[in-house]
Amino acid sequence: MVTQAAAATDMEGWVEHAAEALRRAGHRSSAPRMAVVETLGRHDCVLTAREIADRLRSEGRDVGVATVYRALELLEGLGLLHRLETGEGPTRYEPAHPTGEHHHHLVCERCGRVSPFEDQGVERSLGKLARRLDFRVEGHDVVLRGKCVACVAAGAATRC
Amino acid sequence: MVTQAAAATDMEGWVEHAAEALRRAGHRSSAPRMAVVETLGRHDCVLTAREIADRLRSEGRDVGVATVYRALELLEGLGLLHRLETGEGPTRYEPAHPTGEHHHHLVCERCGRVSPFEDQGVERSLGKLARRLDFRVEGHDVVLRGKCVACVAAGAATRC
DNA sequence: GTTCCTGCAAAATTTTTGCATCAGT
DNA sequence: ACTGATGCAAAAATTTTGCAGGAAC
Repeated sequence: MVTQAAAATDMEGWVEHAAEALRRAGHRSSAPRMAVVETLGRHDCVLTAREIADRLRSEGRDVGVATVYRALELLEGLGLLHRLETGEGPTRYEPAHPTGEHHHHLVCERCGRVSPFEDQGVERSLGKLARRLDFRVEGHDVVLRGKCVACVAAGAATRC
Repeated sequence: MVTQAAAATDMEGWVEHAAEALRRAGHRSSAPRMAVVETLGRHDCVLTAREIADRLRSEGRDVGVATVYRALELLEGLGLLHRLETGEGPTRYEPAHPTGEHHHHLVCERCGRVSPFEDQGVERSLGKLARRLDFRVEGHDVVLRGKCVACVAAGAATRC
């Protein structure tokens, strides 16, 4: 079954989970760091480092770009974030839920929009595959490239 | 020379295929451009733009970095290349075979090594999924992240 | 009071672009 | 010849790093 992005996976919960994981790993819950965590938690979709910094600035909570990058690096190292490279633009990040629940992405090659999808069939196939490989699989990313409906409709004439 | 059938699957064949596709699309087979194509064709595995430029320089065939990037962009646009972003380091490229045959990648998060794999089960699942999505799927990438056997062994010894 | 973290700015990387010149068709 | 492609070098875009000062524990 194809579900439209498990939107309601409690993001509030993820923020708390992240704070707890940071604490347990001996890291401080500083204001700038938590600002990054909260920004990620408020948007279940992918965000770039710049987007996070910009959103924080527009909220009046200025956080240096370097701090954003350092926070992202730390969070990813703790398995709290998933990193997504679309081949267009900078790296994007999104919360990784402790349940292991996750989604993958559709990337429109025309307008660059990224949208999530889930599919149990693909997950099952990847699970079976992982057991057969001579490699310790710890995660996977699936990116479907193509054109979103809006861009298909727009055709090659206009931009999305 | 290889036969037509074999040409579709080998790298020699891919170089010819690429040259033909360029010509048919109205592009010139200039020496620098073909040098990039040949370098990609000689290495079935992924290469970065810098690696291509470096290999060419060490062969005495100097090609400017800009030309390498422009060639890669053109080839990717013609569907002759697959682009791979591992999350570590620059974008990598590899030949896309006209048969549609393709593989995916295992990326070791410890040593950064990238190795290919194929799996029909995953391909089938993705095919079925593509038919159900409200999106025109034109391609897909699957990346399995984890640790290669060498790094698992090293990690066991040194507490990775 | 330590020690880790932040912000700034500079540097390192990767990729793109402008433009005069050159080469493929 | 015509037109696209190249090379250089400068710029843009993204990410990393050094270091002095500041905040969390």
